[in-house]
Amino acid sequence: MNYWLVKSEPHKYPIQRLMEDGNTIWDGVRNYQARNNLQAMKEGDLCLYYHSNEGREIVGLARVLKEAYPDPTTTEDAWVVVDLGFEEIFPRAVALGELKAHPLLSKMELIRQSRLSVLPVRPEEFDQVILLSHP
DNA sequence: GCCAACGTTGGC
DNA sequence: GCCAACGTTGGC
Repeated sequence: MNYWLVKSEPHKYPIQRLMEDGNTIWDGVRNYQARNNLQAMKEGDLCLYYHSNEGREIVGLARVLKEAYPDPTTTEDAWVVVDLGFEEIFPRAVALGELKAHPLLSKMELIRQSRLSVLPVRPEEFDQVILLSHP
């Protein structure tokens, strides 16, 4: 099992919408590194769901339903999408500032590579975020 | 709204 | 292949 973090701007596609929809196609990724991360996702992998810009916090969890396939929103064959399913909205969101202040979580790729929209998460980081989000 | 970080583009 | 110019992302 691998762990990931996906970013979305809440005004564009908040986790509340994913909950309503049940699942969604994760399209629009136009960065090669993020694309490579999408391609490495396996069915069943878990994705922390981060609200960027407004919010700046990890708000919940999604699961990979379908592994990478060509992005139907473009004719360029470089880009792929995955399908994500809703898992949960955390009882307590974990703020970016909290991650930065945490000895373990301050090393997360989210902080090291702040501009990437699809990022790997280490198992121990994932476990710690789950702990913090379920007081 | 500003700016740092970083990716992309195109001239040479 | 180098690098300046420019665009985008996202934190603050």
